[in-house]
Amino acid sequence: MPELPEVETVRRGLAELLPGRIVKSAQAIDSPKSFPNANEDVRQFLVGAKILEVKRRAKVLLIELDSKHSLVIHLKMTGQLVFVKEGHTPPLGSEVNSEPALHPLKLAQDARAGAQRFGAGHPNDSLVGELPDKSTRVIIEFTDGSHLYFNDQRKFGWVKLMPTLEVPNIDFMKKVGPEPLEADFTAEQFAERFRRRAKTNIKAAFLDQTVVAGVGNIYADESLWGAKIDPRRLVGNVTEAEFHNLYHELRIVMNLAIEKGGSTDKNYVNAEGKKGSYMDFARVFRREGRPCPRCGATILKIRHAGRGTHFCENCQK
DNA sequence: CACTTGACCTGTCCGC
DNA sequence: TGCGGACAGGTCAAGT
Repeated sequence: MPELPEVETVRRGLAELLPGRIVKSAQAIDSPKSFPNANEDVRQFLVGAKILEVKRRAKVLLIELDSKHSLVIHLKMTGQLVFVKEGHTPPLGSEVNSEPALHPLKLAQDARAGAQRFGAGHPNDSLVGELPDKSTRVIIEFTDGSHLYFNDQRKFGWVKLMPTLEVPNIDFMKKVGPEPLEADFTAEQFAERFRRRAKTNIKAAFLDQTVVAGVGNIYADESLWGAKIDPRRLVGNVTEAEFHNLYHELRIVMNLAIEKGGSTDKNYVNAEGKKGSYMDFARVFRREGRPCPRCGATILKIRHAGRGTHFCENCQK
């Protein structure tokens, strides 16, 4: 998925676009798993509710509503949240406006009739065509005619509506580790949290969300390269000084990625449907066969901890 | 409890 | 050009 920097990029985009908008309708398309409680709760607590705030915890997005409920969203591997602002607002009370206007085909017609993607830039910046498309799982329509689309090719991601007060009680929220970019999160705490995973390798522990929140395959490989640590090392053999290096590299890499709008391989886009550019700056991820930018040795890709793992065997010890 | 593996899905790419 | 298998940025539920 989108890892922490990608989810944070989406959050920042949505935080500029959503607060104050009022939900007119919400629809799950052909995939109950993507929006499991799209039922009575939606009519009661989503339709008519105003968006207050867009937050993030780990890789989870939280859209708070004034109905004491929140939309909790996980993009997993291929999820996208794309906001589309209509080019026009239909007159209130008109026959067209009183239609449910929920059918995907109807929305596609509306789009062709004059809707305009908000903030669309150069065509190459966009991975998303006209919406909805075949990967669209949820459509939220606002009273001003704008739409929020949840697209997810692989259907691993989800949107859940729940009382805001219950969000911290989700199992994931109770178990997930600290935010690595928080100012009060120290290198000492970072090292300490790894210690209980002493018998596994550092890459697997790094990907464990209960150790530190938000690290995924890209930024694990990138920061292990930065800290010159071989991803196959056992946690128990990693020194305190090496953990401190890894802590700093993780924060540098994630801050750079946020600045660049995240990494786009195939599916990830920001709230306006545009790609991120961190992959242009990647040192090892998806760069197997090319020279290590530090020592010139060939970057390897192996299967490790169940994931594709990229590293330089020469300078990561 | 700590650790590993497979499952969840669809799409794409690569070798035969 | 077709077909099978591996693989894709993330988590869970099982298994040992």
